[in-house]
Amino acid sequence: MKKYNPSQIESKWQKKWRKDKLYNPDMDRAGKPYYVLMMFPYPSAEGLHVGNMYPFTGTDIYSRFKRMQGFDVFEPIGLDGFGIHSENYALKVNEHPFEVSKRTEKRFYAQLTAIGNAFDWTRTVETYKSNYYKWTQWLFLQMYKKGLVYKKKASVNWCPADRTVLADEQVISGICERCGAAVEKKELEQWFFKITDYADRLLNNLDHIDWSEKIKIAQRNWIGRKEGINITYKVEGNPEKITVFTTRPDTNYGATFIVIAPEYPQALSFIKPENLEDTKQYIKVSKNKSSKDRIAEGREKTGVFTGSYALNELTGYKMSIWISDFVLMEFGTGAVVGVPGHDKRDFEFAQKFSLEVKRVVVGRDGDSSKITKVEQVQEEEGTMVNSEFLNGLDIHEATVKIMDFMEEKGWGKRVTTYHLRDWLISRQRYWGPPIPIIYCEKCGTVPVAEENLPVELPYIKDFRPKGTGKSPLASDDNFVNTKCPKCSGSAKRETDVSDTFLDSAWYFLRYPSTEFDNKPFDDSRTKSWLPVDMYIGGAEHSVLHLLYARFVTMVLKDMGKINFEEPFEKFRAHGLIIKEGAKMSKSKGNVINPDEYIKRYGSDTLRVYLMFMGPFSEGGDFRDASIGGIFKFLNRVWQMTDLADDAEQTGEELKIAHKTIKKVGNDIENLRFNTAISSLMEFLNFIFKQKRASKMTVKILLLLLAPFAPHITEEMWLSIREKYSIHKQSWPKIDSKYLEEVQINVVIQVNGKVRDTILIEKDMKSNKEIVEKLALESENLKKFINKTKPKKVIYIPGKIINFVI
RNA sequence: GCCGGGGUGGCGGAAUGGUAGACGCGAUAGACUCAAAAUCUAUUAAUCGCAAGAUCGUGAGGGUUCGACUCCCUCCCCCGGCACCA
Repeated sequence: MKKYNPSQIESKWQKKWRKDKLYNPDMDRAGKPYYVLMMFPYPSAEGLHVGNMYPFTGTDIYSRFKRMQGFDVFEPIGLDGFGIHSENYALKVNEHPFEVSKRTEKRFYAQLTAIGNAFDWTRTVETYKSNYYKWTQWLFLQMYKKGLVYKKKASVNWCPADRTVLADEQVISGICERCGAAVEKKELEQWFFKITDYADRLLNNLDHIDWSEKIKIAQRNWIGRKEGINITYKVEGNPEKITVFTTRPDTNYGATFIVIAPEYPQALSFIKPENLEDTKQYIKVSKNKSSKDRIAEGREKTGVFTGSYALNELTGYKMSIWISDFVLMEFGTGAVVGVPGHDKRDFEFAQKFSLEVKRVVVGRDGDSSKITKVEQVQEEEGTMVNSEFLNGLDIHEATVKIMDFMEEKGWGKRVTTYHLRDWLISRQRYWGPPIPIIYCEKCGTVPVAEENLPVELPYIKDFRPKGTGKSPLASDDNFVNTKCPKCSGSAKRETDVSDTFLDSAWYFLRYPSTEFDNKPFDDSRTKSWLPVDMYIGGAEHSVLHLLYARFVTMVLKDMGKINFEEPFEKFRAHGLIIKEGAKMSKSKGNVINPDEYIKRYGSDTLRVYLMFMGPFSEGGDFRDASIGGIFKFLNRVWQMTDLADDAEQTGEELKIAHKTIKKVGNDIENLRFNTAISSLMEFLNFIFKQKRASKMTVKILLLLLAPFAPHITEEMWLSIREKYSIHKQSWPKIDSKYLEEVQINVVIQVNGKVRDTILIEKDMKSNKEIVEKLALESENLKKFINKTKPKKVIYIPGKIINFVI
């Protein structure tokens, strides 16, 4: 027997598989299409690290398993190489993104080949190629046609380091998601997608899709649907009224003040002349504050009094009107009603400015005293007091009752608000699809005609972001100056490019149709292959990519272009591989390159090692200390075929083989690769203990291992003179008659403590008397129950007999 | 502060109401070898014991149960996400 030399066999098989198109399903005639997808990588470094390889391996095991189950599996791959991440990398290495993308493409694809995944290499998608982004622009035009695109001057998140605007989803605690710089506010004309029109559908559909629960929760929180009421208050001596949004109108008998956002449009009309200087100054300062400044101030309240009062018609109370930056213009109505007794934030504000605090709710603790400390502020639950007709009601009942009452009186109107905002898609950068819009002096804003797509991204030498609020494309006259599609007069192009998340919001639709140049996706292909059957990716995309992709899919459904509205039937989040407790990143210097390990042990060993580290959904800390154990395991697999003989399978062999078939199949289906591997190890240990095995047993083990270690199993499959390829074989069938034990081990307990075990015949399983009698013969049991008669004997058939004394 | 996931041998982890520590790493002893590596065999939570076996044990405390790593309550700690969202 030759030595196991992975580097020799692995590249040999990779070449052969690709040449034979082993993993390329027949796109038009597949009988059981099954689409497995892992989020495509973005090249923001020279190559992949093992943290990137990890989820691809798990995805591949799943897809190979599905293929063996008889599905026509489609497992495509591509690169999300357009956008700010790749451009920032180009800036870092000081090279033009066109050049960088060529190099990284080659390198990434070479690595993705070396890991041995069953990709269909004839259908790659690169978002930065014009045959792809042409259709990204087409998608923008469809949105435009549907009335879901608008341009608006808005106060937007501006990243001073990346010199571009960011979507709300890309700002994390006031920090740019990409570079970590503090995000500022800037007034700019920007393009938006009306994702808020789909808020309810995006929320409600979550109940019916099979996704990791934590992702669904994150999306629900991000959409942030809230039922409440808009209450309109009259302002003393002023025709203007103030409308506030609240989810807790039940506490309105305790309302003592109103606070409006500094950006509130009618703010000035409430300001009395004697308060003018202070308020103007406050508004100016707070408008310039970045979100980071606001966060740095913590919960310390600031604010100014306008001098005006609003009337609480329930109580006749004159509520002072204040301006404070804790109230956000973007949420609700930009004004809140202050109920300091039952909202911590309102209480802090009232304390700071000595405003009256009224108790209208008594909580479970029964405290009905005056509220003077923040700990007494009852927010969650309780019974109404000091609230006339609401007194004695539970707060939830009171909420309904007062909403009815206010609507009847014409003081308020029920509304639903969302945390979700419209998707800002303009970027003042170079490396992205130009937004296909033309500005004509006569005709105004005109979309580029579909037949004129793509709007090619020109090669601009100085692609650096300018920080002027304009894209580098604005400096290219050849690009900017064009003709109006309507009147043919001279016109100018939009120079912003679209957000990189638009590129990835529809790529899964492109894979089955890559050869069509005249359409983004083919109808019959889409019908048979989509939606994606199994999607795997990182939880960090819970509210970015995954929400946008769902939105785009819904829009295309509504336009009749596709017949489904959820793109991913099943989604599972994978865990992260960390190194020394931190996420792998170049700046931390803890990046592990898979190439070295592949060279030394082979990709089969690395694959099995990564999957054996822990549960796929959890990830783990990469320590190469135990990788040698996996290499040893595969070496034993290599030697195993020498132990094969032509004898029939023994009863013992059949038992463990079928038990393992069941276990491994279940585990792969649930992405529990670590326990699948350990049962394969047990199976192999059994064969080595026997020092022989029937060829059939060896075959089963190879088949079960094939999804995990595709190269070595292919090699061994041939060495036992089976037909190429193991990856075209069916998953072994379970015969449940081998799973039934003839003899069963029953544990004997006394008061729940194990004292002995007995072996009983299968047929005695359900006969309590016999089992009890057999158990009582145990010497060790006798020691513990002495001569006392047990109070009770509990028998769980085939498992445990417990004597209670 | 809120939401989510965790806390089990020296280490990665297994067991989701029924023999805690599967499987792997590491460690110790032995075999082979001039020697080392590789490989093989045995042992390996802790304590007591020659052994049979006993006691104890899954972050802490309490509860439910014949029986709890697993379910319930209170609390501590770690990781991730969100956060002045009315």
